[in-house]
Amino acid sequence: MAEENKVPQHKKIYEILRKHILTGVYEEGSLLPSENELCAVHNITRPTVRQALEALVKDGFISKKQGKGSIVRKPPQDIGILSISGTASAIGNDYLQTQILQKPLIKPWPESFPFDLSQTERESGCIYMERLRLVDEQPVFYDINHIPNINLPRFTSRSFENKSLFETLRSQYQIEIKGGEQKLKAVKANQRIAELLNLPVGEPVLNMERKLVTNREGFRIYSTIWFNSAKHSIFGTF
Amino acid sequence: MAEENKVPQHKKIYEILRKHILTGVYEEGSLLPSENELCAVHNITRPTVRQALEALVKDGFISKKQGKGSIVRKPPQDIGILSISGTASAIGNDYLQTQILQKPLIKPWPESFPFDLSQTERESGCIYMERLRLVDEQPVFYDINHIPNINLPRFTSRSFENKSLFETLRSQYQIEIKGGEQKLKAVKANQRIAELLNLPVGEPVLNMERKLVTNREGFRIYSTIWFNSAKHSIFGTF
DNA sequence: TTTTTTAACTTGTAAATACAAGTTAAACTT
DNA sequence: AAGTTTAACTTGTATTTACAAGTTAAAAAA
Repeated sequence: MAEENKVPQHKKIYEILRKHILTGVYEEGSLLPSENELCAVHNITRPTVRQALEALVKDGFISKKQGKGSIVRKPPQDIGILSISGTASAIGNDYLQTQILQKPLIKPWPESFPFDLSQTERESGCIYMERLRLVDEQPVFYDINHIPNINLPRFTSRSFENKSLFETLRSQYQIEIKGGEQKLKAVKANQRIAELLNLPVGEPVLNMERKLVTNREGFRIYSTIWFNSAKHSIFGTF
Repeated sequence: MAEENKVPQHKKIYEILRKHILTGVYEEGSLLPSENELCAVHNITRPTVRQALEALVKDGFISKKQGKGSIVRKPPQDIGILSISGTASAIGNDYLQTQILQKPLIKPWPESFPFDLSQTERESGCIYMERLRLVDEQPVFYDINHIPNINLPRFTSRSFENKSLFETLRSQYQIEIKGGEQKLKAVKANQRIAELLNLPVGEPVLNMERKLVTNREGFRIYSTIWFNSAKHSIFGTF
């Protein structure tokens, strides 16, 4: 009778189906097993299955149609929560390179931080990192991240070269992005940004400030992004 | 016994609560009636109430907390699906002005339209309109809209000066935005855009291409937006 | 053979019920 | 008076059951 009953059933099913979609067990455009089949296979009831499927719809993994079934959608090519759509060549994760400009580093929060922090956040300090992302050897965007240093063992010694920051937080620390807010601007590249993104000074670049809310109470991630939109666009579905 | 039973119960409750939040019946930060109270008032069961509340959470009107209740959030200051956060003065709908540059006009779809259209869409032609939005008398963004001319009686004779396009579609035609995709770029303002947005030619502007999916099958809205981000930002929650 | 009808699927809506788990304030103890 | 416990809330999870509504393919009729 003793099962590891911390995780709700609908969450388990969600994770299983999500994994199967991402690993290609279910192909794009094909149908998921019907709700009743999923009930039988996992020995749960339909409302519970439906709860899992609703979450998959919300996260863009499937779409549903009455009388038809649950259709698998193309898993979004997310980089962080950001997607890139390219004009040069198809962008898969294979084509995306990451340069760590500043390895994860524990330090106090900046004096003039544009968001209000909780006391725990402020006391724990933050983990700081800078990365440059390249497509086809060409720099596309540069990001600065501030993450609260709360209960993240061995975080600073991890490598983020290939694995996404968010995928690491998800798989290693069970931290998921629940939502957030962002502010977008088009600005002229200054000296530093221009050098990093291999652009002339004064060229337009996309600037994005975002605050991401996670499933951990009071654990928020703050990012600043400069994006070279000469050859690529920021792509988003919602 | 004969009720107008086209609309599901959970949808009705959603609409009632949404309206009450938007009109200020429930203030920001306050608690909604508990799920059981809502059950009693509307004579429905808790799963149905919860379905309505989940939709409100998804759309950002409330957040829920176990043991506590449903907390009313600040209704997002949406302009279309876009929000603006200002640096000059607070932006309420009072401060936002709209100039119609091109009144809604029925015409064929452009030859080189960057999206694939369904046959019904192509045959019906599209409704075209251009608007300029101003905050504090200063132009902030310019948008071009393509809407399929399918079952929208009297649409071209409506005024969109004060009422939002999306609010009109929602209240007059029961068309709701279900999602969409968008592409963002930072580009240099050309002659026309510079004039419209009252900027020097070559200044960075935000360019956005979006395709919006609605609750009507095959009914999609296409918009192009140029945004002057000198004094304002595009703000988004997700 | 072609068309129509039917039956067997699918998801959508809704009820009634039960218990778990988090929150809060009142009641009780010390 | 101050701290602790309890009870009465709240939302979260889950089962069971039933029918409505959309889709599809097989069966029946023309």
